[in-house]
Amino acid sequence: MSKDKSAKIPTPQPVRGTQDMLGDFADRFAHVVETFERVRRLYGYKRVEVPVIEPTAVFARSLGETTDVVSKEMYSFEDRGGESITLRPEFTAGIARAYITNGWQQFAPLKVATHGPLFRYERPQKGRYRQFHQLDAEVLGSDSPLADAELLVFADQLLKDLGISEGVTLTLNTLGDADSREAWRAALVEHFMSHRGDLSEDSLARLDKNPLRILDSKDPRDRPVADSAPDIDAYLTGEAQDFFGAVTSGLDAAGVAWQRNARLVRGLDYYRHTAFEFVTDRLGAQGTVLGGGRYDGLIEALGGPPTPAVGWAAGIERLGMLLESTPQDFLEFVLVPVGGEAEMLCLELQATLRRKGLSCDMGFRGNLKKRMQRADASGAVAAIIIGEDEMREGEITVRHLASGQQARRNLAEIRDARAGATYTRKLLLEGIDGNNWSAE
RNA sequence: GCGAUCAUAGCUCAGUUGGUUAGAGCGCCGGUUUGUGGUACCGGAGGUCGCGGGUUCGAGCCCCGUUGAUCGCCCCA
Repeated sequence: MSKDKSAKIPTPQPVRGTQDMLGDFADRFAHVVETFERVRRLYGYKRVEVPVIEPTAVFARSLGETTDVVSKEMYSFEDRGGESITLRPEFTAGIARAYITNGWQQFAPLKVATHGPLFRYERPQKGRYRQFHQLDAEVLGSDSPLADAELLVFADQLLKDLGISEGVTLTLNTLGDADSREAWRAALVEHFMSHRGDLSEDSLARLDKNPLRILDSKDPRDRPVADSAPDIDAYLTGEAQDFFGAVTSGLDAAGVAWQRNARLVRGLDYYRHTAFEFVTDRLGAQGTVLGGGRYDGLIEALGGPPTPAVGWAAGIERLGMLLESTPQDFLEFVLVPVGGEAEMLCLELQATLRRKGLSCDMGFRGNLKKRMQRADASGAVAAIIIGEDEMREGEITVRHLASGQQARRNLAEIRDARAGATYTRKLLLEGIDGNNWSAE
């Protein structure tokens, strides 16, 4: 409020690609997380917490040193001891590291779930921030296709309970076991090499680095070559086919709809067998709302024992954008004191109601009119008005804001410690809110 | 890392070919109503037009630089 503008202190800018949330966006975010936490308990997935920072090697090894993902797109820095630290760009590698270093093999098969912030050093664009947030579920130490199936049923129920399964499709593919995958990869490279003259410059570069990625190139010049490339099916071993069949049978048994997408790939070598994405047509280019797969090679790549594992992750912000309506926090009651003495009484009553389990609030300042305005704007069910008249008679005035009806109540009855939340609510609202309380 | 677009009040935005004192809606504060919200009317506060330089008699508008944002490319674990 200083008038001396020359002395103005410059406000630091937020870090690029980070965001602050309040109101609608924050409510959506919280609703997604709460729903996830509820569903994850239904499936017996234990809550796990892992660090936000890890030695860079955790992610560098899991992602493969060759990719420029590691060199260019991780949020890495040196700490004061000179060690290279990375802000986690995903959950899976950190959980895999924790599995090894804590000896969680003893709990295998281990079903865990977590959520929190992740970081990638990328140029921000629509739906892609440097700090973003994901839900994550993993099953470690199980080579059963039933684990894949259960994980997918979990994901399916999450999306349904969030009310965003409309227009969302589960697309599924298998990358086979290590042998299948190698044979297919060799066939793909051969196919692309023989058509290299028709490929875009980008895809020619991919041919060396990551040939599988050519399959979902956006460049129209690549489409004919990519579309005519061989599917993995011809290269699947019998075991790989059986595994995939067991996953899809499990989905059918649980009543989860799915679609085969033979073009769905994972670039990294440790992925095996199942790869999946829940995709929507409602978000433009970024159509994936939840994705994952089986990564039987990862824990070994981190120096652990050969351990099969499967998991998925989903962007919280993206799920929040898809929510039909905004679930809002609202207060049941707003206390409105008239005069300084009433303020203390309201403070006491407010604490009493809250201890009973009724949500309520009270403004810090303003006259009656102002406080009523705020009460109305807050979306509260009713205002509780206490002034000199009420105090003299040991009563309070309850005004139902939607109907405008109000009534006097006996303060002692409301305060009575024997009355719980439900009964107290009835005492306050009966007769003025239009509900038939006697039916309770 | 590359490209395009943009930056005016707390928010969303107008601002003519460069020309007086930069506007609107919403929000905020106050009043009409000293114990009653939503509607209405009246009034008020709030801006170095992102920042720095240049051209000009004169710049919110034109030029250069810079910072930031948005959208796309690369990448997508």
